Amino acid sequence: MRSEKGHNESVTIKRVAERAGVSAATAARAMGKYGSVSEKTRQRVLDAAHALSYVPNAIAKSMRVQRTRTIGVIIGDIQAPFFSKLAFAIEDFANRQGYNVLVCNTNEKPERELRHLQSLFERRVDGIILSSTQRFNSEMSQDIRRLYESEIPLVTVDRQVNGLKRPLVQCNNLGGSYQAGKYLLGLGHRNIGVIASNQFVNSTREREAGFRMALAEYGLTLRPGMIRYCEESFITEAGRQITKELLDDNPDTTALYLLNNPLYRSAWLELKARGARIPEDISLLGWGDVELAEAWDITAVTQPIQKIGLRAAETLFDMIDNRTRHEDDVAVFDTAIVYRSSCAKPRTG
Amino acid sequence: MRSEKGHNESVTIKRVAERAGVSAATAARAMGKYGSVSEKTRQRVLDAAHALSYVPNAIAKSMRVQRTRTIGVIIGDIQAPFFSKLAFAIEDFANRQGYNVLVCNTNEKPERELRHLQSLFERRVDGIILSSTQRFNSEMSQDIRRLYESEIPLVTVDRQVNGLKRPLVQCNNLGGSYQAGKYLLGLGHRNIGVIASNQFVNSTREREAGFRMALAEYGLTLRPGMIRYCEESFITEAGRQITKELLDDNPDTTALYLLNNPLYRSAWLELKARGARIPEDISLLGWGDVELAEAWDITAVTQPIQKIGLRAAETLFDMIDNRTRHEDDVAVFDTAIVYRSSCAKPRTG
DNA sequence: ACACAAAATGAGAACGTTCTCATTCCCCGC
DNA sequence: GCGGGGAATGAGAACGTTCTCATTTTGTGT
Repeated sequence: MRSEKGHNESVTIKRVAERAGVSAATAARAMGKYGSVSEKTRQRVLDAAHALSYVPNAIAKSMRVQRTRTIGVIIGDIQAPFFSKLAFAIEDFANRQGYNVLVCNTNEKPERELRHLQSLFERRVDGIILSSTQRFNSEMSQDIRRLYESEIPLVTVDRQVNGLKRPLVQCNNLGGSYQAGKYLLGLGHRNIGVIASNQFVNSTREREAGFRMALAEYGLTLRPGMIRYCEESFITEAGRQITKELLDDNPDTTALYLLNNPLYRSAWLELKARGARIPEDISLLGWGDVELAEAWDITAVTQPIQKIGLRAAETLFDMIDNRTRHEDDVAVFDTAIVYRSSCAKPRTG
Repeated sequence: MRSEKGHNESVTIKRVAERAGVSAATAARAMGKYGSVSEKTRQRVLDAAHALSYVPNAIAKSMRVQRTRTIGVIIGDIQAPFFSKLAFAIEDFANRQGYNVLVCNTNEKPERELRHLQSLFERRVDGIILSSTQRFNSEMSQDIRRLYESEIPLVTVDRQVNGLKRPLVQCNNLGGSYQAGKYLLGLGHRNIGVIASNQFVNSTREREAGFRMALAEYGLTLRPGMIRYCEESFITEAGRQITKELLDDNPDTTALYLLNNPLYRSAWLELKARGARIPEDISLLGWGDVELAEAWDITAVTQPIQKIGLRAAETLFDMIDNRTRHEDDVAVFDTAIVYRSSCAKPRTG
């Protein structure tokens, strides 16, 4: 009773049809969900397909129906917890819709983003979710602008692309940072050092602005020298060096506010190295509730990543399925502060 | 000097050819890297393509050349540090070869693995890297066996699929675990509790076996009750409960050995909750050098994930490019112990 | 000026589907 | 028995490439 092997060398719908004694058209109808076929022939076709181990060719199908059931996700680095959670949420949703996901890491390099974008266009993906690496103020190249503004459904996430009329899903960087600032100020801190990596992306800019708003409410401004940017963001040592410089130059600093989550390790190591106790000697507050923050019991601003990913996917699929545009949609999700033990009143009342 | 818009509604190579005043065949030659065209016409074609914003259709190309320049990666959960690092390494390598990667999360569910596999086959990916969820002893379904054993290049990674003649890349679970066991035994521990999640995958089995080997060398065996399995692996609480039970039932336990990295948090929380000091009251050693291990200064067995991913990708592309089989290739990478402060001699000499 | 090889080009098939349109089949009512 | 109508089926085009094969053009040596 063994099914004949029918060497898998390309078993097409035509072969299935042949075996079932019908035309290719009928075979297609039997397996697809359109047109009408008699129950008898449907069964014959299905049997033939099974006997031949028929695997429909999605490429040919895409060719014909002009639809790939594939989306692309362009992110900085899948290893970063933020992006891996985001990608997971998106992939999960897409799967439910019968879609597959091409994951593209840019490593924060604009030229890689361009290459990936180009590639996704060539592959005719049905939609793209993009966390752009474009710098907030630099002129976009003609090439990339052309791709961004093409007809293909595209949702930007986490980082806004200046002047681009496409939906955006992000968290409330401004408000969240304002809230964080108020919290530290409310505890009595007046000399708060700020450290940022990834200086040029919009989200970082917004967080800085939010913090300045909080300061302004207390009649303060962010003294130059009290905010430092670390370009080589992913290298722990660079961030640590920046932290060291800030603290050395400003010995009166009573709190440290980290604008990006790769900085936890940098700051922690430097503080430990100089024997600073947290929060007795210095308070520490970071952006992003990653594992390290929990492990070290650091108070952190947390973002609802799952929701962000879900919303981005929902929006994208609405654009795909219903040909909607959502041109100026901006979905902003609130952040929250996870209070832990790393923040207290400053040493000198 | 603006280029005419040429509404993007499907600008094909035929349109480009038309504009350049040549046939489609010539246009294809001009842009491809085969055949010969005069420099003059090549330039005309390239100009036309640029003016029309021509984006080659990779679907049509795949259809014709029977090759998609896409690979699929099937993993448990991209959110897990191990898998996200693995996926990154693979994607990076694939990119260099001009390939894109479809990332598929199974959430450790065999039925999802099957669905994804089916989907990848339909999409005619050129190859698959698979971290299987198949249980080591369960009978594989006919469906999945058929897919596993199809002609398409497939490399298994991290977890062996029993009886499958396909290349495997993994780390030395047996040796690494043996080494870890010897280390704890060498320190003087004789009552070592072992906790595992993911009981049914091969890698866990091997680690357990390695540890038993080490015990055997000291003339000991693993007392039942001193090893506990946690099925609901990804829930911190479940792992913690298991830990609690083990310690409650065996108060003489002087060291805890964690076979899978999701368990760090579980064990840590439980130990802290019962006021146990590490390593004074109890030593702790875990598998997988994840961030948490570093943050908590826990001694850990570390695996060269990048290398594993790279090797898997290299093998796969060799199979793709050179039609090699590598049927019984097994690449085993050595693990190492990262010594930290969590292990010491047992309380009672 | 002629022959001949090499270079350049074009026509058209093929890849595996889906789906329109036309045709055939079947059943039913009168 | 016949007409009509809906269900079932088949033929064939189209999707956008690449690449083979045949043909035309170009160039070169005598």
